[in-house]
Amino acid sequence: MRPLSSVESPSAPLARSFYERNTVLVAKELLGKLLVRRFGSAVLEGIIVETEAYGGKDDPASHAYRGPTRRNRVMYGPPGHAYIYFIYGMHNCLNVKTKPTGQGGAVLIRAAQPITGIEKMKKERRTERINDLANGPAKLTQAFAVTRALNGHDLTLGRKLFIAANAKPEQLEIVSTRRIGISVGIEKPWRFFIGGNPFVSKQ
DNA sequence: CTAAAGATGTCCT
DNA sequence: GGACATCTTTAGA
Repeated sequence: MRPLSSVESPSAPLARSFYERNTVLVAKELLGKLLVRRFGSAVLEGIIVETEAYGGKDDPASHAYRGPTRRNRVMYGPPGHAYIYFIYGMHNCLNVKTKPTGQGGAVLIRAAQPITGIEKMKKERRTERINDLANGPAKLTQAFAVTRALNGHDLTLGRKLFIAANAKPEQLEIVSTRRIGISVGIEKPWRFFIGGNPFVSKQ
């Protein structure tokens, strides 16, 4: 019998050991998990419904492909940290670092189903359409107020940004396809989403 | 130093 | 289905 003090609360952050594994496996297992963002007095939560795995020197589509640089250094740092990059002159994208320190790997969080703080997300996104709040990597960071200021943030601390197990897990139908928006490494089926979920970017 | 592409979203036709 | 916004990073001269 475990003592009460060790029982995890519903919103306890996933441990570092969850992230320190095969990147494709982590990408699949992140589906159905709860993304939590706290800032000021606001709490924003959403269920992760779409991810993509990006490897290291084995994956030409990955920012980590050519080894560590200033931009991608988080992809070679410790697992369980947020890798947030700026793209197309205006968008931020949120990844979670996988694999042990020194090995490249991260999972791009592409879409989430809004659960908590929906009104706040509507303001951040400047739209009333719930299906349009976080059904894409840059929409998601905008809805959750995630910017490069959080690059390198430790996701295991349960503070400004973290991921938790779903309090009501369901049996999921996981669909895999080619990754979106890349020009190399397109043959790898490393995009994963929850089949039939209306908050996925593209079926 | 210069140039070109980029893990995208939005608006237009 | 296509143009375009907008700027950082990286590769190459």
